[in-house]
Amino acid sequence: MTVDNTRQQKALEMRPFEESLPMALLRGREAAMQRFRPILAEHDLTEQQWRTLRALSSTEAPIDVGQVAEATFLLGPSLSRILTNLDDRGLVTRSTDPTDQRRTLVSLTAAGIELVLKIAPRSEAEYSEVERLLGSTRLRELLSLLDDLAATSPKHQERSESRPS
Amino acid sequence: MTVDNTRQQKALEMRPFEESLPMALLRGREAAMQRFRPILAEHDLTEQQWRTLRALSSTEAPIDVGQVAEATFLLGPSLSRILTNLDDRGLVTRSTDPTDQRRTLVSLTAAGIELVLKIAPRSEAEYSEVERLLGSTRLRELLSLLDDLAATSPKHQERSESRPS
DNA sequence: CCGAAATGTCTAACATGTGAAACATACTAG
DNA sequence: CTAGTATGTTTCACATGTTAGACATTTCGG
Repeated sequence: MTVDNTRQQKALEMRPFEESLPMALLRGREAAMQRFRPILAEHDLTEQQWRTLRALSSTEAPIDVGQVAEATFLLGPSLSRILTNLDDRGLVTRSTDPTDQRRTLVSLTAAGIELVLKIAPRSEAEYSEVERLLGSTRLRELLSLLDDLAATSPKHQERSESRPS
Repeated sequence: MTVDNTRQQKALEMRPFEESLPMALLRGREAAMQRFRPILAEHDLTEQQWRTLRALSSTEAPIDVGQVAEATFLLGPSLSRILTNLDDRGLVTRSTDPTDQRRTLVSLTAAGIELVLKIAPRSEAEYSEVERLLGSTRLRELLSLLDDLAATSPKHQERSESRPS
């Protein structure tokens, strides 16, 4: 055995768990979402279903599943199930793209549009409340820093690897 | 029909979907987690399983399931399954609290401690890389703003409602 | 003491997260 | 034109998120 009980203290020397960036992001998002979830629950919508409706409402023409996935940060399998669910509820419709039959085009139905229009104002009101509590300057700073953080992602750099040794 | 096609444009007047705070938080967290997930995957650990091990490594004495839930932001049912999984893999042990038999005490096994010690340095290295890319000042600002955001949570105010009118 | 209410944990059921693989359609080299 | 490869979506399998309810233990009121 290379591990004895005294070694456990070593783990304690890590960055304090509660203060780590991932946990802070989790706490922050939890605080924000607490405000929105009750509104969505009244309409039997999960957060992900709402993101999907919201993304579709931001576009005029139907968009394909891949574009929805990119906009909502949902993965294919999740999105596939969500769209089936929303389709069954009559909130979206799916059709094959005539110019590329691999693609499925998605758009809101009239009922879907109506639902978004009903929820949107209340969602905006909660957003304003966060802005009031945090201060609009600090909210802008936060959004800016989150963008900077997102830009540190390895994935974000796929456009600039032309510098070998 | 109270909804016609022109009404869809109304939805467009909402705060741009991609710039909303919840989406920004999601993007930021995604950027951070992309760095850590590969390390965990090498040891067949999910993010949540790692949070659990990490929380247990931060304490000397065994803690009960409720304390683990609070530290990791996991809900009871998820945590129950995660602990069963980690127990089966010999990374944690569970025992009934002798002073209150409703509680289950959890602690790392020697193998669990060893695993945390193996992963921790690489995790810290990724953390340092984020700090380097973002700048330590901006990282501190971000953590501070996230704390402020968490403090705007309705749940956070259960201690300060003594100021009527 | 004893039975009701509170507390801590787990199970059940359904939705989502995730990686791998199936499937269909489209593109491309020969 | 055809085989091979690339691309878009779905299905599969397993882990987690979430709400509701089951279950055991403890605490409290009488």
